[in-house]
Amino acid sequence: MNTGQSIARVWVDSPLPQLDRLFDYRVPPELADEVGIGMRLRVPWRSAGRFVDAYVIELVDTVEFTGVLSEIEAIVSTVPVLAPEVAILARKAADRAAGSAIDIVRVAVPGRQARVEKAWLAAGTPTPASPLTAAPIDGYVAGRIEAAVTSGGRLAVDAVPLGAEVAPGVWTGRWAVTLAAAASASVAAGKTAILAVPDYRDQDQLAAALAAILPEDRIVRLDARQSNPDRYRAFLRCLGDDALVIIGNRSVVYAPAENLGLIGVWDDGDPLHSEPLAPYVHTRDASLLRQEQQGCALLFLGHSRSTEVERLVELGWLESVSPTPSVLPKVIPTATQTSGDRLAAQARIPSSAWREAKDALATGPVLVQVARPGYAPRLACVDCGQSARCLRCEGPLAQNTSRSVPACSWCGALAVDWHCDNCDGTRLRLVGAGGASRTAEDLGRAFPGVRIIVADGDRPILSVGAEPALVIATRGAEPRAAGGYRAILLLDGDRMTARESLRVGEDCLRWWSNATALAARGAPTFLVGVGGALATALSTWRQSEYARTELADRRRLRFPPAVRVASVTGSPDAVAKAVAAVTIPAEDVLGPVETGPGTVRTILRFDYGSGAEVATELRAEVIRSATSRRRSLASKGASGPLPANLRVRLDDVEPFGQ
DNA sequence: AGCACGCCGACT
DNA sequence: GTCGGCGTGCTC
Repeated sequence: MNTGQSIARVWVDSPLPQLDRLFDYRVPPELADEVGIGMRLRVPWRSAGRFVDAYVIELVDTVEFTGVLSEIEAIVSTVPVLAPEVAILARKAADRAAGSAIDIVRVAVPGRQARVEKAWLAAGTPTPASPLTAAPIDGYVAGRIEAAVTSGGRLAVDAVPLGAEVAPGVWTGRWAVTLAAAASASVAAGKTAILAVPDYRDQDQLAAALAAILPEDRIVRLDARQSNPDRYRAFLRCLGDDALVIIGNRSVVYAPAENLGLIGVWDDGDPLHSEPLAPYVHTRDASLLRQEQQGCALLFLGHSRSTEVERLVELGWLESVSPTPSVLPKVIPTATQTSGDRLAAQARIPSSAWREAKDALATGPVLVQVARPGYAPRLACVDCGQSARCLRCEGPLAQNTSRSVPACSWCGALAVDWHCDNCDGTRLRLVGAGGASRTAEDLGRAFPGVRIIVADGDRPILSVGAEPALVIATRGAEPRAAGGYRAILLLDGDRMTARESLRVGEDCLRWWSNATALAARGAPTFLVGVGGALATALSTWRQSEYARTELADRRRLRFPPAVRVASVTGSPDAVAKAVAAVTIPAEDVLGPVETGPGTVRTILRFDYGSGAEVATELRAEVIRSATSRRRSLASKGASGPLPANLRVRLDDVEPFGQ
C-alpha cells in the first residue's frame, strides 16, 4: 500500500477542538508495507503509556513539524474505513459548521467488529455484479429524472401523492417507487446511489420498493438501529467497487462511495434529518456538500417543500420537477363544529366530513389524524378551571387511557390524592381536545361495530389492510392502508397551527400533505378547522407556492433560511469575546439572553456569503477558549458544575422555536 | 481531557 | 536548602 513514505499524517479521535488538525507520526519499517490511507491506528499520545485512536489522512515523506516525531504504535485494522471522499466531506462539513471533522467521522464510521471484519476479509472481493437495467420512472415527463441522475443534475421533485403496490399485498408510497427507480438508473449506469430517509417506517417502504426492482445483493441498509455487527457488515459492503443502493437515515449521507452517482433525500423537512450530535450537520447540507464534491446527482423528493429547498430552487441551484400529468388529491377545508350529531360534535367532526367518513367506512379504512397521543393530554380542576399540576414537581397532569390514574407528564408520578393548589378541589376534567385514545373512544361509540386501530409513537403500525376500519393516528405515525384510505380526516389543525415555532406553517403543511398522500385516488381528505394560506396550499396542492411566500416572509424578517444563524452559548465573558471576534453588523447580534446559571446565549445572523468567514472566526474562538481559560470559576470555590466554556452551533433554529 | 512543567510557601 | 501547592500549556 505504502510507496515508501515514512510519515503518516493523522486525525486523532478526540472531541477536543484544539486537536482538530493533522498530527505527524513516523511509520516504523515493519509497518511500512501495511499502512494505508483511511486505516485506523493506535498512536502514542503526549507521554509514555497513553494512546489514542487515529485515522490516516495522508502518507508523506517530508515533515514541516520541527519537534521529535513519535512512532505509530499499531495498525488497528488494515481495512481503510475512512474513505478519502468521506474524509474530505467530513472536513468540509465540519468547517461549515464550525466543528471538528472527527465528530463527523464518528457518525460516518461504525465501530470495528473484529469477527465481522475477519469474515469479510476472508470472503475477498464480493461477486462481480451483473449489469442491470434501470426501472422506468413513471409519473413525470419521460426521461426527465433519469437524465438528471445520469448527468449529475440537481432536482427538487414533488412526489406523486399516491400509493403503490410494489409486490402482491405490499403497499408503499409512490415516492418510494420513484426514489428506487432513480437509484436503479444510477446503478444501471455503474454508480452507487445513497438514499436518506427520516425514519424506519420510511426505510421499510423504500426497501420494499427497491426489492421489487433490484437484486438483493445490490441493496445495503445502513443505519444506527442495526446491531453493531450488522452495521459493520453493511458498512464493509459499501467499501467495494460495486455500484450499490445504500439506504438509511441521516448518517447514510456519509457512507463510503467513491463512485457515487446519486444522493436522494426523502422529505428533507422532517426534523429527524437534523443531526442531534455536534456539529449538528443536517442531511440536506451534507448532501449539498457531497454533491458538489463528487459531482453526483442530487434529488430532494417530498410532498411538501421546505423553505430551504425552495431557497435553492429560487437560486437556480435546484431545478423544480412536478408530476406529469399532475395528480391533485381531493382536499376539502371544513369549518369546525357544525355537526348536528352529538357524537360527531364530541369527536370534533363537522357534519359533511362525518357523512363522507360514514359512507367511506362501508368500503374500506378511514384515517383520522390527531395532534396528540394518549387520552386526556391536559387536565384541569373541575371547580376553578386551573390547569392541574403535579404535587411533586409542578409538571402538567395527563391521562393515558380512560381508566388510568392521571399522572405527571414530566416525572411520571401518579396523581393519587390530587388536590387543586388553588381551590383544594379534587376532581379533574379534560381540557381542550382529547388525544388519540380519547378520539378513538368517541368514534368507537359513534360507529358501533367498526374496528378501531390506534397508531402513535408508542404503538407504531406500519400498515393496515383494505377492510373497513377507523384508524386513529397521531401526525407522522399514520399507517399505510392497502389501496389507500377511502377518506381522511385531519383533526386538531387548530391545535397544530397554534404551536409557537418558526416552522409551524411548514411543519403543518408537511404533516397534512404526507397524510393526504395516503388517500386512495379520488378519496376525500377533510382538513378541519383551518383556513387561510395553509388550507389553500393543501387544497390546491401547491406546497411550493406556500414555501415561496413563507421564504419571502423570512427574508423580510431576516430569519433562517433567508439568512444563516449561529448560536453562541457559554459564560458571559466568553460569549462577548466570541461575538466581538466576528465582523458582522450590530443589528444582526441578538442577545445575549440568560439561558442558565452563569450561561448566556447570543444569536448571530449573517448572509450565506459570509458563512465561511463567520464559521472560521467562531471556530478560532472556541479553540482559544478551550485552550487558554481554565477553571477560574471553579477555583473560586463556587459550587455546582462548571459551565461549558463556549459552544457554537451554526444554523441552530431552536432559539426561534422548534 | 489528562498530564507534565514551573514557580512560590512550610518543612526535615 | 527542597517538597509539593496548583496555575498554565501541550499533545506530532
